[in-house]
Amino acid sequence: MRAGSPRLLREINDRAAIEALLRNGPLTRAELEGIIGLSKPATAQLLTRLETEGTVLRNGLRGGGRGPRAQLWTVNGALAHVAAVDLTPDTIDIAIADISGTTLTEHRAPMPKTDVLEAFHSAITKTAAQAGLTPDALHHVVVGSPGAVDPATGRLNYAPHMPGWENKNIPEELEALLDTSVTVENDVNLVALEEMIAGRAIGVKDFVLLWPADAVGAAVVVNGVLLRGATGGAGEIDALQVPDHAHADTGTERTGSRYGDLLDSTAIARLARAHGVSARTGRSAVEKALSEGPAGREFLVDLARRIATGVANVIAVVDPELVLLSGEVAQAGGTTLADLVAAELRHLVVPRTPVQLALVTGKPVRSGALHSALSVVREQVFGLPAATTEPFRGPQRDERAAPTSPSAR
Amino acid sequence: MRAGSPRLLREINDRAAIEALLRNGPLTRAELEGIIGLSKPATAQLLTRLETEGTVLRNGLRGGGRGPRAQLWTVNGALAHVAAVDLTPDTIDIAIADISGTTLTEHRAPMPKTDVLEAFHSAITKTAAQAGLTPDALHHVVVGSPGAVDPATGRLNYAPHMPGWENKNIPEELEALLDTSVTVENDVNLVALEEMIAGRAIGVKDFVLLWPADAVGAAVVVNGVLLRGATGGAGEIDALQVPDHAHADTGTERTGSRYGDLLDSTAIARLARAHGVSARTGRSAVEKALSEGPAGREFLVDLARRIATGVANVIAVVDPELVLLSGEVAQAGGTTLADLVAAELRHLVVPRTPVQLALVTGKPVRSGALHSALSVVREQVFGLPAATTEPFRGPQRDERAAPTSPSAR
DNA sequence: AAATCGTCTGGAAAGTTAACAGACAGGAGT
DNA sequence: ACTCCTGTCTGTTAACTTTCCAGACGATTT
Repeated sequence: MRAGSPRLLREINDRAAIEALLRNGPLTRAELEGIIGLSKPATAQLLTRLETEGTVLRNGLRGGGRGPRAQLWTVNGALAHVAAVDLTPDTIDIAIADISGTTLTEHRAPMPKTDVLEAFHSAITKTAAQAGLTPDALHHVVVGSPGAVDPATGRLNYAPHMPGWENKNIPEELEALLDTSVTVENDVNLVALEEMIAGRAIGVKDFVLLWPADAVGAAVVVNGVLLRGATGGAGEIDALQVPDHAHADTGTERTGSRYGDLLDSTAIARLARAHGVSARTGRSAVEKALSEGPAGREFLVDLARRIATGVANVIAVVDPELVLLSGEVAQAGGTTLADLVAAELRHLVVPRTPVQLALVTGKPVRSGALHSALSVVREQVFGLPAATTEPFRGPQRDERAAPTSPSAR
Repeated sequence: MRAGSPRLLREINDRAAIEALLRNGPLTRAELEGIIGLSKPATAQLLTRLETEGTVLRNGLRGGGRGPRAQLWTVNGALAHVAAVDLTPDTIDIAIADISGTTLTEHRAPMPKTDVLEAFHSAITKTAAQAGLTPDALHHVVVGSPGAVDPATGRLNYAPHMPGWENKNIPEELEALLDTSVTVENDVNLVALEEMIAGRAIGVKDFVLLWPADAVGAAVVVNGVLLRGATGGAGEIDALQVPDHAHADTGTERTGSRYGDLLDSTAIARLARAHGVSARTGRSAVEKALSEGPAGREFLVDLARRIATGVANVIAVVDPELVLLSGEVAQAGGTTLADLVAAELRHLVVPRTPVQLALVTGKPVRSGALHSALSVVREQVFGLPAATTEPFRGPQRDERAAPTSPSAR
């Protein structure tokens, strides 16, 4: 820790003001006073200074009450722009926002089987053009993708579904392509981020989000911060060796199978058939089972047993407050499946960790990427701490501090 | 984030000065200037103010160079005292230190089978008396113990070896007994803390310490902070369901055994016998195997296979930078065993996490408890952040900033 | 008339730069 | 070998800067 002169105070107070403006939308000076705790003259001076710097803008007036109309202030969004990309083997989905968090444009394109880089580049360029920008004018780009980038080598591991991306320093290639700074982040991690900001994990400091799919992934949040791991591989539980606890025999190696092999679509469909539920995909198997009856129920219990073995391992290691299930199979299973998993867990581990469904709606990967990019840029531009414990939650008019006693500290 | 007046600046600077004095032992004013970055008059004024408050003390003079002898300053140790307790089923080991970190007294007593609380109380009272204190004059006590306290209920879980402690709010009982604040911390966690401060994990932000023993425990450190878990159960991998990958058959349930059952002393001895190495305890089996030859080698490889399966699970979830092995079996196995575990891991997980032996010497649990207690008290008394990223490392004369240009910032 | 907005004035708290008096070590001069 | 000077370091004091706060004042709107 280092000491500081009055200059440090100014930096602290500027940051506090900018954070308050970002979080609570346009504010009058009096409201800002109430939030950051400065006096009237100090706040006024701060705002005029930030205005001449170009950091904040006047943004209309607020009338209604007694007295003159109050000036509203916002952060100058044009200071920096970010792009968020959801990259799947099928499509590429892009959004561009300014530093204030307002989305400017969106764009969606199919992913070709060849020349992924070229498609990526042209899609970004197109989207940027819609916002009146060139790609290099973007201050940061976050790409959500399956797999995980090893921060040391830049290689994308755990991503067999991304052909042609092996043995390359992916972030470096993308940075060279766009002439901007680029981060590649695991898609499940971004979903977890979004759940933390706007989903079921608001205010939860330690949780795990499980995504059973053709590549089982998990995101681990510890102390409100995403755990990425030394090689980016935290939560990559697809390769976990677990026994198959399902009662029905589907010919799996009982002494220990890859967790992912027990939960991919065909394995789930096979398990369903062993219970007399015929379906072609995991999702339809679960949907059918829910509508059927006792036989379907038996299948769901067995599926919950499989899911629970992996979750039990994770709980034994990190003991989270909450386990969230996401992905189409889990969503199809609904609270019924979540409750079954929770019940199975009680046989396997000591903590009675609640299991819930994720509250993902819309495009969680892309929104998560957007929030991640905003966090990076706000740190760069404003010096705001990147991993804010209280994440940005968008404008919250109702929650702002009452400006009753502006001088109270 | 909130803004602040000049008063905030003073708090920040005071904390910086106190932290520097705690970390770097007695300092002259000029040295302190160099560390915290204040000017000469401000530092001098700060010190005299802290002196009249009773926070710091004059501590001799430093001569030798040109000019007058410089005044040395230290934190006033008498401001607060802490106790650290290593509580095992056999013995109770106590140390008392003041807030500056200097140990005042030590005491060791056998643990009776009955009336554990009474024994605890009298041992603490005795030790405190040696330091001229009464138990309630201790500002905080940290007890290192097997098992983990659930912060919600106060119950000690995962500790079958502590008879009579079930279904009680242990910290509450101990606090009532001593009339002080008491924390009960998992012993392996404290060992990990000590490794982070003075062992092999210095500067390592993310690591896992595995303690194979009759109750296998692990400590998980994420971002330089011990992970305790929502119910205190993080790292309690004894109950992990893992397949037994050992080649020799010892009659274990191949479809999944408790990890702990594969690694307790008798299980290890049994595995050794299956390889023709006869020994009564796990430790002696490993020692014998190391001195023997090919047969011993085969046993060690099989043991490493068993250890690696659990470690692989942990790596898949948190992907640490480093895995440390500790405990008497691991210590007996030495780097040979650590290397074998690392080799086995490469078959099981993607990250090539290094596996090393812990560097524990002396009394790691008790020292860890002491550092933990100091951290708590320093937060209470000085407002220093509890989880300092850079932990206290004791006096470091050589590392102090050169006071060449005191005004440079 | 009452409340509220924005601005202005004077003052308090914290730190910085600069200068000064005194103390000590080491080398130059006798 | 002794004395004395010089350079460096310690600690203090004084004047100035930066930042914020409390209170007052006119203007504006209901």
